[in-house]
Amino acid sequence: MYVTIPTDGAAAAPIPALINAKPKSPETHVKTGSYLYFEGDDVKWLYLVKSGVLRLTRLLEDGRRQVIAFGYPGDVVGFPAERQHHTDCDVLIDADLQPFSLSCLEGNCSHQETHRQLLQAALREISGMQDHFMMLGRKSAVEKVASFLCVLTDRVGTKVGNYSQVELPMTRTDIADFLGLTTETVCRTLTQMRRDDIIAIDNIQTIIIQRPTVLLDLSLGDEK
Amino acid sequence: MYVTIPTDGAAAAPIPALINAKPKSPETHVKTGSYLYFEGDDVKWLYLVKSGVLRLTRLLEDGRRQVIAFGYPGDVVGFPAERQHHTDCDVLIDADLQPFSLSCLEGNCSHQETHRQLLQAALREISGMQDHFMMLGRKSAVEKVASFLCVLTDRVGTKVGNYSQVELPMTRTDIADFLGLTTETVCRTLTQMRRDDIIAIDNIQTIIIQRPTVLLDLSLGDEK
DNA sequence: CGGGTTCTTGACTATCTTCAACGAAAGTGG
DNA sequence: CCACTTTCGTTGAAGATAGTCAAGAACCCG
Repeated sequence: MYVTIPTDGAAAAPIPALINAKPKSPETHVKTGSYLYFEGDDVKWLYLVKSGVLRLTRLLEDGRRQVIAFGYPGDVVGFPAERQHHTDCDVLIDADLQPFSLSCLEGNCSHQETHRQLLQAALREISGMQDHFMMLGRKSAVEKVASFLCVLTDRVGTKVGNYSQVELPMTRTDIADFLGLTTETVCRTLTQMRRDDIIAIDNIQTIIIQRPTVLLDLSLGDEK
Repeated sequence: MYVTIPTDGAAAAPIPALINAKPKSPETHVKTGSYLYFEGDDVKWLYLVKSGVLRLTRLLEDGRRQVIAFGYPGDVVGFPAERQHHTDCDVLIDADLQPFSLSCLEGNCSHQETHRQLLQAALREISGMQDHFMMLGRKSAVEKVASFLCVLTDRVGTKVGNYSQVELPMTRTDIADFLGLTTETVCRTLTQMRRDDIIAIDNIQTIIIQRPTVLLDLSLGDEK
């Protein structure tokens, strides 16, 4: 999942046709805290996330970290470069994964349609990352956090009465490392939104969107 | 071209095997200032850059701009999402391009090897963008500018006597919009590097790398 | 040569980070 | 089950980095 240019919520996440592809191997279940792969590992499989949440990270020697993406249902993770993984990937929420062999991405498998769908997933990945560039390079802290909440709500929010609600399975530090901010800035930004009654923080992991249009405006950088 | 984690210069840019692929259409020549495509255009072709420099940009309604990438020889530009372009692309330096039809990327062409190479190019793209995330999200202004110069020098620098030299066909504003900075910050950073005798600015477009190891250290965030 | 763009520099400011402290939550072991 | 430890989240104060605004210099192009 990347922070794409947010919409008014009308556009739901596209469900990849991949989900209908004939799998070549059985579904995998992975537990919170376990690692799927590490940077430098040889790529053997790509994974379509069917449920749960994954976290893709990259580390610098000095300890600085970037969360590259979160893997939500519908996302495909594990695209290789030079046949190797370039991020670590671990599990935030118990997940069901549909593995696809690397050779299938590369076209050396019998099921041609799956190959095509994996390619489409790679192209969606590129496009999503381009949007994310704009967010990392050009948006303010408020815009980043607001955009993040908008995208998450669109993808995995639930309606509760009049309000939308969204779960944050990742820590504040994860969000900060995803958006190019510090933990403190993410905290303060959420607090300010709470004070402005734009959101409510039910428990630490649960955000209620009280004024979605205001949040959307914030994400777009509309003044005040 | 993305700002990947810089190396000591030993690793040259990988020359894609694509360059040997049998083209299905003749080479195209494009002039400085012309546009290859705009955001929203239907994708008909991908282009392998054989010479020259392209610029890929994305605009926000309020005028903020992100330079998504520069297209240098060896790069492939024009990967679609939903069969549409998601950036504008124009020409900074007269370029020779090798077009490949969209259907070839999608596997509907006779030349299977070209299809494979285009897919590999897309995967390299994803990996390069992941590195760029780290740069946009977690690096300081000095580190960004130093990284940028390192990568450019590695890819297209020329040796002149004891020093490396690199041409900057893009404006300072382009560099700023690529790195998530302002023009002024890019300027000041270059000036400081010049004062520290790390680089020399021959003319506005030509940078001479006088102390490459210091520049590399700066790009990695080593203190002082 | 002249007008427009791009680059550079300075002064000032705002945003975000850093450092520090504390409370809440969650995990651990007796 | 409860004390203990550790991690995570929140808030404040102070500071640094990069942005904004403004002006002049350099460069480019017809």
